[in-house]
Amino acid sequence: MRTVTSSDVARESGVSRTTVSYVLNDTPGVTISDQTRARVRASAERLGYTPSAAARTLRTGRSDLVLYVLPDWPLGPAVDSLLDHLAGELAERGLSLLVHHQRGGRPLTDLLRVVTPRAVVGFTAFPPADREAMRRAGVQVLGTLLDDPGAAGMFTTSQRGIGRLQVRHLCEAGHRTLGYAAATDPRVSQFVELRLEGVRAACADAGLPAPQVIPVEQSLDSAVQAVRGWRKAAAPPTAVAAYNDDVAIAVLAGLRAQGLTAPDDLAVIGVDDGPAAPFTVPPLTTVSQALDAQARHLAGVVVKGLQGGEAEDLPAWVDLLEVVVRDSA
Amino acid sequence: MRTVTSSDVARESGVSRTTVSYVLNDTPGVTISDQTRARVRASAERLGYTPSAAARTLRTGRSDLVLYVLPDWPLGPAVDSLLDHLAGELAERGLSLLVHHQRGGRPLTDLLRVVTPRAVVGFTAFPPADREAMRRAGVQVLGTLLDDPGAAGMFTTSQRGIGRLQVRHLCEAGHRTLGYAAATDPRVSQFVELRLEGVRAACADAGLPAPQVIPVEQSLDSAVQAVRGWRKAAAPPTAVAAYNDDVAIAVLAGLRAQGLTAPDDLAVIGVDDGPAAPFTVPPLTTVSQALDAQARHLAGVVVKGLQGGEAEDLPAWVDLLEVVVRDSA
DNA sequence: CTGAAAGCGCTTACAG
DNA sequence: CTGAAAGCGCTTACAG
Repeated sequence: MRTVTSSDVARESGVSRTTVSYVLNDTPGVTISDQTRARVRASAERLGYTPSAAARTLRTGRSDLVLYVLPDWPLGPAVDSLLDHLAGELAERGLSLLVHHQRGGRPLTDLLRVVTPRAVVGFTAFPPADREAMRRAGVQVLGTLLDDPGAAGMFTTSQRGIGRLQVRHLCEAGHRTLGYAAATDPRVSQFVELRLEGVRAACADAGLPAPQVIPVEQSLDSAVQAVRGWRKAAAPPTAVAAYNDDVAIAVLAGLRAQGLTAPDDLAVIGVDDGPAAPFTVPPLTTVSQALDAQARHLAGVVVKGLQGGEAEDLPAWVDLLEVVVRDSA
Repeated sequence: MRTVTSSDVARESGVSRTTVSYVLNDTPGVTISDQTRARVRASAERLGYTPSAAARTLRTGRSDLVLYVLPDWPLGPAVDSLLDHLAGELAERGLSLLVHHQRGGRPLTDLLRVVTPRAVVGFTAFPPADREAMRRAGVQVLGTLLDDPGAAGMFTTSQRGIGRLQVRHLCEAGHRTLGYAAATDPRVSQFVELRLEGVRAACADAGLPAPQVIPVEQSLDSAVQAVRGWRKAAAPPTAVAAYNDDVAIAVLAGLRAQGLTAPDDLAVIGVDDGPAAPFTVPPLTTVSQALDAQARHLAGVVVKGLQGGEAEDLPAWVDLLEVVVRDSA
């Protein structure tokens, strides 16, 4: 089955391919009778004509595709809304968003053999080799959601800020000795490190001892062990900051299993404010990332970047982190 | 900054573009001295040459891109692993996977203006107009994860089967009057309907009265109302099947808030076996979808479809649903 | 064994 | 107001 091309439409409607192109693209500055326009549109419709993306991209030298590169670890529902928002914002500007789930460390250049995006937006920082390859292929490299001091003018949110905020809340509640419940999934280790750095820095700033870090797996056993670990420490922490809600929920279960309760025996604070947070026992205090607002901001940054804006023109980043206070801490 | 083309590489290495193409694509059946090959590769490397995806696609008439179209509602972490797996499987065959989050109901044809995929895989069924447009653009339409009786030979998992399985488990535990806790998010209504259909059908088959459906939002208030609703019904259900774990978790909280407990006052069964399920109070009985295995299967179907396999050749679908029994039902 | 040439389907100066 | 022609960068018969 041969694909329908603009020549077919031209023949059908008795005009040249030039005219077909003008009509279908609403090219400004050309005067074509309404009658002709209607005829062309009707033919295109009847034949089911879809212009070739490859030919258009090759000819114009630019595509209307923006690629969002996601890491290969689990991201949680918040990222979906970020994507939705970004896609909507880009669509208004005639751009389409496609997402690449980075997998197995295959270099990004493999992807460039398959698509020619106008720009690539990163959730995490790109390796220098990839960045250079994209630049050379004429692709704009647009940003990252991770702390990335090396990437000037890029979009960054503060993983460290999340850790700091957890400590601040715990301090304000009177805690002076803290523990940290780390996640064990190797795919998120980068984030664990960054958040933990924030926790350590905030402890140091506040004159508290360094947090006692215990990794906890998603099992009751592991959580019970972790709770025991903290309680039999030389200076047992009175509160624990968890990598995220999932880890916090496990710790909560570990406490209950030993007849202990939060926050009296051990306060617990999570990160994400996910769907289960209001319903844990006790309800979970957690850091909300306000990803909706972040998404709006990211969209702005991307759009501005696409218009050739420089680092200085980019809207300043507002940190939208917020502690949702419930009962666990 | 001009983009590097194969002409540049040819000039650098003193050969024709033909030879560059042969070398860089490892075209079989041509004999080129190792020395020449090395020279071409070195030039390409030095210049940072990335072949134009657009030109290659235009010329060969086929691309190595597979598009996975996801709906715009929240999908949960299981889908990530499905995507990862599919991407890996496709990569082994030289194909790249890109994901499109369907947004705001914009027609898929808009996407075809931007990319030329070899095939499009759907998570849900495509509207007939889109399907036809893709077919005409020469794109293979490859499947859907949703019950879709109209789509012969497509990949489908059984949303209805999930509902049936919940009922079977509840029946085996001795329950004879059931309730259903529906989700309210309009984006998942399609799934709610399908799962509920399965619940209804299974109830009818078992000679049980129709389930009493109450929508529950992700708030304690709504959950409390729902629990009251079931308890003051003419024939109060002794067990509730929930749309998913999130809804089940809310119902559990609604019970606790009234001093009731599962399963004695009301048994509760979820769907997903998400990270919080083992840690709820009481631990949640839920249906696991074994998405890893499903992903492997989907990958097989897609690959077979790409090779031109017909419906009959496709591997038979094995339902991998399974009840993870904990305490709540 | 290697190169000149055609052509994929489009857009866009340019000529009429 | 509309059309003929060039050319985007590649691959691949075909000729030498």
